[in-house]
Amino acid sequence: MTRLAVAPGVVHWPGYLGPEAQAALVADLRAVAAQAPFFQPRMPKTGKPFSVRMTNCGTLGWVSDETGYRYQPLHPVTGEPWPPMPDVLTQAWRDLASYPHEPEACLVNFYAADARMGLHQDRDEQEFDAPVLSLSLGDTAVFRIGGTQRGGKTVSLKLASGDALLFGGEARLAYHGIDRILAGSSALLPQGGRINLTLRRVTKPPA
DNA sequence: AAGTTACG
DNA sequence: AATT
Repeated sequence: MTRLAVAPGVVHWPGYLGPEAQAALVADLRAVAAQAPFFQPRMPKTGKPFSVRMTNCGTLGWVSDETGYRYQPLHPVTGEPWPPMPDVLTQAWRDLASYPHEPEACLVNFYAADARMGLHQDRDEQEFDAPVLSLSLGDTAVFRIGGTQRGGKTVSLKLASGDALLFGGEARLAYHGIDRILAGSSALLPQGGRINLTLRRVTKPPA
């Protein structure tokens, strides 16, 4: 398995999930989305919608609306608990994260061809000792990651279907985002687009 | 506050 | 730039 050191604290595994594992995971995610439909997050204060649609699985899910960013145990529209995390995701975390506690949240982001995600930090978790693990499915994304301050040097890399990316340690609070989606670059998702899964530990583990 | 544009 |  090829393991690329992108920057200190950032590791990229191209093709971490093979084609069969990707297809099985897509089937799992269809079941997740049937139980917890994709919703359109909105910006705090302004209510401006994101171009990315989201759902979650695991015990906690990340949501955003006029009130703010937060993790919560219930779907913001249905009021139901998030579906459990598929086993393959828990296994990927155990395999790659080098962190001795279970992940609590898996944010499922769907990027249509014209969706973007501006540079941001993942800082709504209580536990920054745990890394963030990202898995990509479907169309390739042009991903950008920099340092912990805006305006610093950044590096761009393509994340293709099946790739894993981990950022932790000194990169845990690195600014990162999605510049664009390369439409038509994968046939995994019949409707096209990209699904990104981000696994996180949210709470401090019990002492 | 993960929006936007601009910039890199 | 620019805000939790």
